[in-house]
Amino acid sequence: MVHREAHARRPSIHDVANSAGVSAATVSKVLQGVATVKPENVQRVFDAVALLGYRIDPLASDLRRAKRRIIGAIVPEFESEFFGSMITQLERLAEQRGYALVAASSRESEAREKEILARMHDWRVSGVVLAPVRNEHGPAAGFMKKNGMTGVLIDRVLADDAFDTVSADSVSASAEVARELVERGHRHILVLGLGEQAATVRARLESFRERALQLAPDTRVDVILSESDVEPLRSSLRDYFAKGERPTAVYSLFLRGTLVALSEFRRRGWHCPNDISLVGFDDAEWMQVTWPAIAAVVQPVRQIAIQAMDVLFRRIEGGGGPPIARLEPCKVLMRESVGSPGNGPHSGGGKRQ
Amino acid sequence: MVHREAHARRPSIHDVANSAGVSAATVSKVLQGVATVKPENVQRVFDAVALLGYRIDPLASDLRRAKRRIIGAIVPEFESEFFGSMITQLERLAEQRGYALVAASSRESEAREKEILARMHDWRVSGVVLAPVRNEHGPAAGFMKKNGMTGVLIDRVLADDAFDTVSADSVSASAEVARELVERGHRHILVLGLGEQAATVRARLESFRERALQLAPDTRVDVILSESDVEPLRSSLRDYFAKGERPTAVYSLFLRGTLVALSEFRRRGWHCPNDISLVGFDDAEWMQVTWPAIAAVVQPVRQIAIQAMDVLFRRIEGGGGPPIARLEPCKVLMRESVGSPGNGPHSGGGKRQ
DNA sequence: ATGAAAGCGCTAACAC
DNA sequence: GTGTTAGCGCTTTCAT
Repeated sequence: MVHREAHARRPSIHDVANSAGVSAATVSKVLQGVATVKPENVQRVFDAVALLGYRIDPLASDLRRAKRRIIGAIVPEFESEFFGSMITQLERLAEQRGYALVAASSRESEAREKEILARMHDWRVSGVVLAPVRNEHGPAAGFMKKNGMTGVLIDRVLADDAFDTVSADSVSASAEVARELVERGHRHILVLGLGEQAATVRARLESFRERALQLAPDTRVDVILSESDVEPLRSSLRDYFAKGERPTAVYSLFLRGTLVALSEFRRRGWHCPNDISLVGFDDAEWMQVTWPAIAAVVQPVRQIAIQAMDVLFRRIEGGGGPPIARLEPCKVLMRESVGSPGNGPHSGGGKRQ
Repeated sequence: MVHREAHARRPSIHDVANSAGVSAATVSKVLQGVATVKPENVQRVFDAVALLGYRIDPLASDLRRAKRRIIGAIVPEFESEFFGSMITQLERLAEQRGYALVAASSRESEAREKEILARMHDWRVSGVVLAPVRNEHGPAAGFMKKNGMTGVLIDRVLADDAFDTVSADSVSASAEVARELVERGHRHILVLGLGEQAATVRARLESFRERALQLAPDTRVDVILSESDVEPLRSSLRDYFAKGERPTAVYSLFLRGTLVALSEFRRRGWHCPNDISLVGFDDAEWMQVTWPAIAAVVQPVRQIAIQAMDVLFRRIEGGGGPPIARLEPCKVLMRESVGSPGNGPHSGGGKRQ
């Protein structure tokens, strides 16, 4: 019986070669599945591998091959369901192709985003899936281009002339939300957004407004945008309500906005949908179990991940052609937080509780 | 002007050496901060580095040093706020010490957990932070021990004789929840749990029951445990209520249980806290903004991460001694979902709406 | 069919 | 102080 001590050096390919009575080159061939090795030796190698518990060091292997089977993924935060499941999906897809996924959080900082990208470049990753903090024109994208990295931009991006992009079709979804609200009779709607993501948020907003006005020209669409943080949004919203504004519905263009809206409703004693209706962009597990359930636009996380990895690997394998811009359709789930204005027992807006 | 083409090979240490007119060894020394290099050459090296945009290949560097500055982190899922911020914290702490964090999700599978661990072993990570799917006795922990990996177990663990452990003091927290509920007059309380995590869940449960009975011996504590999945819990709970059981409070030992409880309350038209009180183990952002806000035990994520990394690096640097078992205190936040039985307008339990 | 030799990018010993 | 040499663990010519 051969017993390796727990802390002994891990067996290298040479240990296997010795044990099998062949050269390291032969071991390598067997392990790569090269067919030109005598069956007997193949057997001896496998036996030695099993005996020693040998496993290839993937990093050393990659070093020699001058190609690392690593995909980098960068997201603005790990804390949200959306990016959490995005990473889960990307990990799954990378592993399916024999790559490891290395994920990192930019923590909503463009500066950090670029640093992480530089680190991934240092690691010589084969490709990167980047969910930029702001949009496709940030310093990180510039870094990628300048250094000839191959990568795909997802989520907070529009079409780009330098990179493939994949994102949720939030523009169509926003139009659909507009239709749902207007059809229910809402004519005064407040839209909440975070301005930093500029183009994407603006696109959602315009799409929403356009459809609403098209269906009912007398619709009033108010907008509160906060530049970068969510707290200013909260105070703007508070001021807005304090002025006496009483929209019958709120559409929040991002998840935290939905939370802010909910908490401000609470603060004023308003209940959905009787006092006000609410729809949020981005779904979350809890939205279906609270009372009332919150209507939401569900992003196709899985589809985005699949398409992103698909195009990424095409590029990695040398596929050429102009950048692709994919848009994956969302689902709009009208839950109980949405009703018709004037139908609730509390409409007219007196405070409650 | 020297312009590198975007796709040119990245400069190696030899390119820098040539450009600076010194040897690769000298470049290495300068970059490692070895003081015994002539200032003039230091300057030449830095100039060459800047000129070529050179950066060390950390993986090649680690290969030679026979020590990879990589920490592995394994969590059961990326989708939750808890593990999401855990990873964020761990990443921050690892980077602080010049290590990269490589995170992976075991997707609640012990088999996969072990595979990931094997992969991290292949990568020769310096250490691992493992949040096991089930507990400290799983195959993954066995693998770590057998292979002499250095690691710390967190979250779903009790003290262990092979590894350092860090987790939330959910036992004390559960006793505190018991006190809060009993003091408010609750004498019939239902506890919801997931049995898979065995020891930890049992410990919370026992601690809760013990304190409740100690404070009020006539307290009735019902328990619904589901073995592994959350759906069976839902049906058990549904049956339980269908039988006519009417506890005045529910304590869920895990987040999804809280969601299940909420949705079953909704199904029956019960509202918190008037019809029933609810406390959940594990806090989430949305719990403060829904109406009513949900009472929760807040886990000290940050503290757990800090302590875990602290002890992990002590081991990595060769620190000996017996395994440490750290327990970090939780906060119990009694929000509006908790009231006193019999005080609400709807007590007595008629269905509503 | 196989192994010796070279080398991926880097660092550590050890001469000088 | 600095360069030469050797080698981390692996793969890949290229002779044989």
